[in-house]
Amino acid sequence: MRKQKSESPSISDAEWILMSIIWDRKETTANDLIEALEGRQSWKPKTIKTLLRRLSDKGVLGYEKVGREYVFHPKFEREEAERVQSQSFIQRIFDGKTVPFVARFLKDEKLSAKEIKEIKEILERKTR
Amino acid sequence: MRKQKSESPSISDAEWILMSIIWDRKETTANDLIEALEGRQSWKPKTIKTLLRRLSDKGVLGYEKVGREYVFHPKFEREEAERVQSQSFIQRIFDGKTVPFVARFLKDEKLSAKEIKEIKEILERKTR
DNA sequence: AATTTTAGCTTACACCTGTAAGCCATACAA
DNA sequence: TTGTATGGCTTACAGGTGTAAGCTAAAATT
Repeated sequence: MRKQKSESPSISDAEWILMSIIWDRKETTANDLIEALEGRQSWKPKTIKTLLRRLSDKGVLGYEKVGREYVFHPKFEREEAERVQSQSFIQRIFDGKTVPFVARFLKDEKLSAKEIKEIKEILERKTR
Repeated sequence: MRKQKSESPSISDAEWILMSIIWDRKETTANDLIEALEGRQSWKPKTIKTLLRRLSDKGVLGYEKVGREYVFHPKFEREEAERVQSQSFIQRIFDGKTVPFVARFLKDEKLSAKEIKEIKEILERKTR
């Protein structure tokens, strides 16, 4: 088994909400985020700052000082983080067994014909 | 949207390991579990008891007293719990978007031809 | 220049989780 | 019957998480 280059640290629920926005924008300041979350998340600005600090403590975010504020940027790609999370989720809940997981999941889910087609195409591509 | 009959409470990592075994056996005592986990998990018996207590506090397990010990049984079906967990995971990480999730997941995963076929069949069944 | 605002830094605090140890009454062994 | 082992019940305790408030120095405003 290939060892993860740099162990991507765990990202909590609240933190993930922030990260999601930061990945979309490539980089952001605390104030960008405060504005972006207005209405969607009833967090006080201080809360957002705390979360940002924790994310950089953990090494999920890096930053440069610009003027008197920090501009944060992700130190991991979203895909990598998603992969790590997915992996550990499936490990946890489905004992690492992929197919049962996907099976259960697809069975429950209402999918449009188009979505079904998309997934099939991915599978085709894997076959070839 | 159909409301969940009884909100299935959150189950932590350690707890899930126990639940997994309990679901397999339908019911168990603390000692069954202690034995079952021997070698696999280096938990002291007391730890397992604590986890069991928490699980019944949360309403994930019920029990009857038999002699002087408790026989625990799950109050939710595994499938329901899996569904709840999967749903909230995908909500969290993929903003509820199914296809991106399955896509990412299948792309990363090494799947055997047989597994691919299985998944395709599930999709077929949904189409019809 | 004096004052107000604001950025980050420090501290807070309760709840959940992982991981148990201690206590106490009762069932079992001698 | 009198220990002793063993259930469950109570307590512990540190680290992570959600959710901030207070403090301080520097920037912005008047």
